Amino acid sequence: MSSNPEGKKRGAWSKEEDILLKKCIEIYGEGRWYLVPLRAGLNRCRKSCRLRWVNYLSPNIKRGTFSADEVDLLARLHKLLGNRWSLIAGRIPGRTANDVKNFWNSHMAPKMSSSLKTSKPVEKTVIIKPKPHKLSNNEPQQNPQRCINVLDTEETNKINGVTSFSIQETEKSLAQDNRLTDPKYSLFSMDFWKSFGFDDVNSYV
DNA sequence: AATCGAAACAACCGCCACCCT
DNA sequence: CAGGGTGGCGGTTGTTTCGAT
Repeated sequence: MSSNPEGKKRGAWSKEEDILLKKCIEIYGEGRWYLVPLRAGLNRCRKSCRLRWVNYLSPNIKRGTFSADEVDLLARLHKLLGNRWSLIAGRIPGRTANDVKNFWNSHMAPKMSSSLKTSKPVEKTVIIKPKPHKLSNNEPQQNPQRCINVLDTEETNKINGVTSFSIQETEKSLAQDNRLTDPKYSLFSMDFWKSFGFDDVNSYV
């Protein structure tokens, strides 16, 4: 076990530390990470606390191996978004950016590189590179949902075929977009992708 | 049973964007 | 407008687990 120059503990988390952190989040909620070590009585830095919660303790996290559907979705999203792990994770329920990144690097990247060596050259694909937005809010800490990445204007326009879109309009359109809530438009369904104009979904894999 | 290498997972680091003063 | 503080991201490294020999 080691500590950093500020004397903060590093390395693997103990069960006791997990319990303290969990209780702290239950009481105060997510956010204000700089206060969490103090509130929880943990000798950890804010980043370590946040990471532990986001990647391991959060109740929304799905553990275990990726299903075939998830792998399929990951492949498509990576094709579209590149190494934007947080964006990709935001569209695979229950998976974190770290999960997705680790899975990609240990399972899929090796396959991709080996297939590149054996297969004929493929045409260059255009990767949409959105910049993550933190939606402006006076109390972002109290409403973590609002901190979820959304597609930025440029990306949204590409997908929707719209020429001009403000952030507010983007936010509004997402709220009204039934593709994000209608069961018909499951992330795993062809309808979902076709609704964004990706007619030949399989070609993106 | 012991050893070693590969795979999988967890955690850290550095950077950047945003917000507030 | 500038600067400091904070949150979040992607890349990388460290550690643990697993399987083969």
